[in-house]
Amino acid sequence: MANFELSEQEILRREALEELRRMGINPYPAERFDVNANTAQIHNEYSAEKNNFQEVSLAGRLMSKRIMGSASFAELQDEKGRIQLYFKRDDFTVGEDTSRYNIIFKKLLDIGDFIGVKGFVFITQMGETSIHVKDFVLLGKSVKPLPIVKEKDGTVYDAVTDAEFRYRQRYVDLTVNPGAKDIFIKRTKMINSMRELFNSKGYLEVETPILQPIPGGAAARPFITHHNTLDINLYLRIANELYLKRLLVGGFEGVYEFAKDFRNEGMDRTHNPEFTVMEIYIAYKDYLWMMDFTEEMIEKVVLDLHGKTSVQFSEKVIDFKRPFKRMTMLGAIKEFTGIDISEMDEQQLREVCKKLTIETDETMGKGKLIDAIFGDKCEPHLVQPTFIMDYPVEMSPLCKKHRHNPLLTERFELIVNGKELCNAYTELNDPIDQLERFQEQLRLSEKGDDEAMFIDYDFVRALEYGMPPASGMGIGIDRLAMLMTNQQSIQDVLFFPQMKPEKKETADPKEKYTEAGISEEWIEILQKMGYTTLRKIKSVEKHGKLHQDLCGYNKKNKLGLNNPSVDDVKKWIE
RNA sequence: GAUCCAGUAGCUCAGUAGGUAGAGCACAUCCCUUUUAAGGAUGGGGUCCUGGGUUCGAAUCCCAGCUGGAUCACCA
Repeated sequence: MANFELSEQEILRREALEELRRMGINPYPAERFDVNANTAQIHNEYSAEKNNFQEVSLAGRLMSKRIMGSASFAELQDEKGRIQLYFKRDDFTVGEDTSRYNIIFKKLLDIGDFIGVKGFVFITQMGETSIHVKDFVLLGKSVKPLPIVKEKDGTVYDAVTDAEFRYRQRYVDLTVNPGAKDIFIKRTKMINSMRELFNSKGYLEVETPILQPIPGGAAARPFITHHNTLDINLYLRIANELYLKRLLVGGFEGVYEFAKDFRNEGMDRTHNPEFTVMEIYIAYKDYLWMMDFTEEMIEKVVLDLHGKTSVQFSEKVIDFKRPFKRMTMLGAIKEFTGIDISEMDEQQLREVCKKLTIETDETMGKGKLIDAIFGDKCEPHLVQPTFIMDYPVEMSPLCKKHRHNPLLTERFELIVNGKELCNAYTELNDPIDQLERFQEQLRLSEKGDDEAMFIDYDFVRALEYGMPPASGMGIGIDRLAMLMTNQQSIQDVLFFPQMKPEKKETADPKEKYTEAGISEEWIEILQKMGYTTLRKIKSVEKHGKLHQDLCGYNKKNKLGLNNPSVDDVKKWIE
């Protein structure tokens, strides 16, 4: 047993586990446990007059235990909440045998254990709706103590606040922190709300490849993986746009997908390497129609979640009431910088950037320069939902040229709180134009732009067969979830955000120590001193110091062992 | 990638011009017939993130590193 690395409480729980087994109780039974109520139902629907819930059966985690002699109170937590349990010794006494209460309940059940209880609902003298437990069964033993978080009148005490703890061990966060589940429940409601709208219009939810031979549909660095049988590299998708448009070619007139995308880029408060995007493509529509539809969708989501159009985000209130403000990109730049860039070439744009102290580099083409100006000088000011329309053609290789101005595209983004939330086009369906745009991307790529798009010849071939005119829109689900749940960090709306791997050092088994000539009695001591692996011992530079430390430990803890000789210790290290 | 902040008991956190490491909850033992973030008493529990350095002495000061957070940069 590697007990030296377990805490006292963990050891005690393992002992309780063994004791239960000795008493013939399986701490991990296989049989189902039927439930006929949950905590929320009881709190909402029980009344003493009705005398309902007199034969309830429910299950959950034991979250507190207060023992008062022959009676005890405890709390049971299920998915919906918590309820107080009342246990009385006499209810569990058979003849003279009080062990069910005194041993099993009082000593061997711990906070965190899953139990099932049967009994009747009543209200205590203190006015607390409770279950008088007549029967209980252990459903799953917990051998690792949960942090104790308490709550009184909405004030939470000792919540687990350490971000690393919460993200790495989300299961603990969800278990102990009140309200931790709410964010994720809202996230799912939000997705359901969107899905409802799309389905009500007859659009088809589809699935397209995540492993793609050519990562298309966006400008981003992909993750690369390898398929052994085909012996080719594949990319994790950065977008699903090109596949959904292929489906329009194939005759579907409205398709959408909630898609996990992957981008091999930096991580911060608003970026996780994998994230969720909803993309939708509707035939015979244009971006003006899509703007209205986007408004409808977002307003519906906000209403479904909050019952009103405005939401609190940090210290701001954001109102999603239709219609949203609309500006063209060049108009926005003119408004926020006073500069009209509509007629400018690359060189002039570079000078504007210089004047506005915006960093540029040689690889940036016209599109990226304009985007830099917009991102730096306009985006941060756009807190309330604002559509930015008509992007320069250079930065939108999959988007149809503007019906009145060939230098622009029929594209809009929805900016909320200074961040892009949606991106939509009147889709480019001219195969000749599309190929030229891809070739322009190739030139950018050769110039050093590592995010320029690859040429997808199959996609061009699909367009050659003919694609109906269409409009498409993508929306960042994580960012929308952040807005809808008032979270400042993407990690708080993802169950399991990406983290650096946890370094887990496992101790070497005793045999490895004995093989190195270390005598039994010193192994545990070495491990307690932190030398949990042989490699650590071998890496000691001064064997004399280790020898002294060992002797010191022996003396300090009054172990009375015969100290090893300096030479012995030297041999361990060699 | 840069800068700043943090890392002390299972959890939340104190702490000291460098001199034996603290509280609450949790845990253990005992007492207690219904308590309400918690009934009472007693007690156990710590490589003070890691490794170096300064020092008679480092959890505390210095340097380096690890992990996390924040800000910025990068980023449709």
